[in-house]
Amino acid sequence: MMGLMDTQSPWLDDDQQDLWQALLTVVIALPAALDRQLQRDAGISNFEYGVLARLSVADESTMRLSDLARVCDSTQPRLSKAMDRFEARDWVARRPDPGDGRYTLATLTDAGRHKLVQSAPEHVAQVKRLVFDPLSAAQRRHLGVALTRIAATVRREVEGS
Amino acid sequence: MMGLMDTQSPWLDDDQQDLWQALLTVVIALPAALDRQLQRDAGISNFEYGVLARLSVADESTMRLSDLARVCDSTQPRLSKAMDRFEARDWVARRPDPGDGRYTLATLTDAGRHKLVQSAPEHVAQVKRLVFDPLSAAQRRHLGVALTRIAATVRREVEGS
DNA sequence: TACTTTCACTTGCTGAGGCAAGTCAAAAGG
DNA sequence: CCTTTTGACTTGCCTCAGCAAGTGAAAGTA
Repeated sequence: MMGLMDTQSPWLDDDQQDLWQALLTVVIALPAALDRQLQRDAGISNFEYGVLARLSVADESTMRLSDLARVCDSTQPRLSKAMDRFEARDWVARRPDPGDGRYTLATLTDAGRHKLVQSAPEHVAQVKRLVFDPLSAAQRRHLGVALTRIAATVRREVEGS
Repeated sequence: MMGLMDTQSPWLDDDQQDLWQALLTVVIALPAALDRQLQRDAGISNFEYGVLARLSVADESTMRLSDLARVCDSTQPRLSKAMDRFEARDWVARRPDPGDGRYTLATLTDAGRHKLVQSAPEHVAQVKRLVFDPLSAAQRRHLGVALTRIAATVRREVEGS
């Protein structure tokens, strides 16, 4: 199996295999590790933390649900149900967009911001331990470049198909 | 917020934020994109594909469940239930390890190997499109190095804690 | 104005995964 | 030997996510 033809052969060559295995481990085990830490220390998932964090940096702590879903790489039902959970705990308030009744605006409440701030330190520390600490500055740069390209490709796949 | 202290500050600096956002998109949206393709074309998940693929390259197409779980970054219950599904479709056979009755051996059947071979081309093409095509050879190398380090750290976290 | 289309969001149903508890086999200790 | 401990695997309960179908608001069209 000489990996001469690159995008045509239906298999990966050895170098590609190694990269692919490492990427699989990262996409499977890293979210699991983050979920365990956040669930244990804060009772929320990594996904839920990301939603709260993204809302917290939005103008007025408010976003349309559809925009929030896109930047959080979420489907609409998934976000809708997360919002149900958030509203039940008074971390987020939903209301129709006054300018266009089809949209719904989500706003982070003070309690929601408090929850985020309280959960952040241990979570950020975990991210640093697992992702940043093992890498040199140059490796972080390279990783950022490569992941940004892959992320853009995946996003294009999700949207335009 | 000058990001001078690295592992101590409870926040990420701007460069770290960019890398972290790209990594989040990859770990969330990439598995989702792979799952969609495999579910649509083969009726299995990315995780299930990985299990079958790993078994297929094992000696005698056979592994202990605990070893298989480790290399697939799976918990034991998760793998156990995947095996229930595989056995129901006759893709895998389980039997007690003759040498030590505590272990269970899983063997890929001919039907299971057939399923894998049949699913591989489109899946591998998807992986190449989303992960390899957007990168130059040098970028792939750098990505492999960084991901391998992160993967090792995450694995250590899972096992030894 | 009425009808259709489009779009944002929600709901119902089903399947998968996590955790904690249970089962069973082998080893360890008395 | 018998008991206790360890370790591998499975089971039950619950939550969460995906999909497809449903609702309701705005825009386009006759």
